[in-house]
Amino acid sequence: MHDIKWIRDNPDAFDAGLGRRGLEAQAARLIALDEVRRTAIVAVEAAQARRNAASKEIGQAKAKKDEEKAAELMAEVAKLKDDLPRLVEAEKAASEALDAALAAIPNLPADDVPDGPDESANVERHRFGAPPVLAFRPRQHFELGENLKLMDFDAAAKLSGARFVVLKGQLARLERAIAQFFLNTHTDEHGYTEVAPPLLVRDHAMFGTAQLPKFRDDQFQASRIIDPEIWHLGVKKVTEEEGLAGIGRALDEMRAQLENRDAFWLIPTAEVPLTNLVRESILDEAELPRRFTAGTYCFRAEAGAAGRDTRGMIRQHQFYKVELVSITTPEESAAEHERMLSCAEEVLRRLGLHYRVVTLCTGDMGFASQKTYDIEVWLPGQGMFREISSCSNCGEFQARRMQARVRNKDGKIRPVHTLNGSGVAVGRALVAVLENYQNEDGSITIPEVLKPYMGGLAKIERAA
RNA sequence: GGAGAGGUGGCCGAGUGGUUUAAGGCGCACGCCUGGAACGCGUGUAUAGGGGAAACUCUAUCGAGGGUUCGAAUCCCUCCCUCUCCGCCA
Repeated sequence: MHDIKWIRDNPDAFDAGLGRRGLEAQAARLIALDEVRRTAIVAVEAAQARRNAASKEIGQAKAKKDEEKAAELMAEVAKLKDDLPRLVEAEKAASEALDAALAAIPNLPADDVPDGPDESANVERHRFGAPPVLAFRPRQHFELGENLKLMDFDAAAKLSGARFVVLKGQLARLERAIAQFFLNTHTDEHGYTEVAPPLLVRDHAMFGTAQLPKFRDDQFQASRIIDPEIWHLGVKKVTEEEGLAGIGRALDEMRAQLENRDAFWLIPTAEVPLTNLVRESILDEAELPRRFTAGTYCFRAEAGAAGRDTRGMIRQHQFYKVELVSITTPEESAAEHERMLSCAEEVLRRLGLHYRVVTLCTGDMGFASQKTYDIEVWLPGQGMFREISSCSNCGEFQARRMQARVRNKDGKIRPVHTLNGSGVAVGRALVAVLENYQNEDGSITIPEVLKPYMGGLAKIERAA
């Protein structure tokens, strides 16, 4: 969410930033909406101020037993009250129009983000390691997993349809081992506080991190079934009001109850609960940075992505991910971003995986981000690099949506900066381990760092 | 799910329609006092938005949203949350 005051003062810079994302200029339109809003506020507040003053005078007149003056003032206020609802309505509509417009505009790219239309313009920053030397044709992870009889897409389809998987035996354990290894490293060595958050969240949390309103279609929703009591209440209302006029309102109320009380969203990433931990709060500067990590399942509908990566575990409706979130001051966020990237890289280094880091160009960045690094891991079976982590600095963009602020020593209050990154995606890390540590006979060598988590197991072999 | 009690500033807590411009206390900041401290005294101490060059000022916010009223922390309605007991459940 952008600061309309900043846009008012820097319309050209704002439009230039949108232009780098390939979007049209918006400043003039937003400023016009803001003018309408402020004019409406002035009208409402003038009426309210007069009403308050007159009401106070009425109280004083009554105390002095001056009934004549009181009646006079009451007549004046009564006239004001005719106008007030209309003025309030206009102000509300104007504010909502501005907020809705602002909520749909993405963050501006940082100055040092490369310009470009899509992922082809991303810039490689550095690489680690080298592809494993395999003296045979490397297989893809699903060939390996299915051959081991420990990865079952058909069974998952019977339960849940496409884009789910059932892992069994040592492969199920391997996923757990990878997650444990990541979480232990980030908590014990990188200073992150482990959090076990809710996986179901309300609208406002999804709005805070900017999955809503724009990416509604990518999310799964969890609702209770329609409560018969609500229908009963609705019917009762209509009956009591004895007319069709009641039906519309009753339906509205029922819909409001269903949407507000029963709708949860399944988190698409732990970024949502972790970042929202600081929502609606004013933190002391000395408390920052705050660093959170969580291992959670993530749920994505990804309606628009049908057809890509239909085979295997790369793109699933449900996957496990270890997430990193940092809350910092504006001054520290750029350095924190580098630190977060290196924390995510570290776990891949220890797994001995070959990867590269790319800086996303303006056209490939997410909605809330002002700068993003992707880590892409080498998959021998696919013969290409695939995203396994994405580390973003969101600046104050999410903080404004959540009202998350920091108070410095002088008492000045500003939005915090929020950062999030995968540290890293566990499902894809499992894929990477399978493809990089495969042997010609289809078995999988367990990387050294994971052995303690696998009960000392050295190799996963086909189940008997 | 049932029954009951609650939700007021950073914290505690008073407040049943108009001198409440949210009392009082604690905490915190600054000043006075002191050799230095404690005590004591004094002053200040929310957030968001609007207007203004500024000083300053106005509006909103007492869990949320509606309603009644000239005027609501206070009365009415709906919802959310917390606590206690019971039931159910992992």
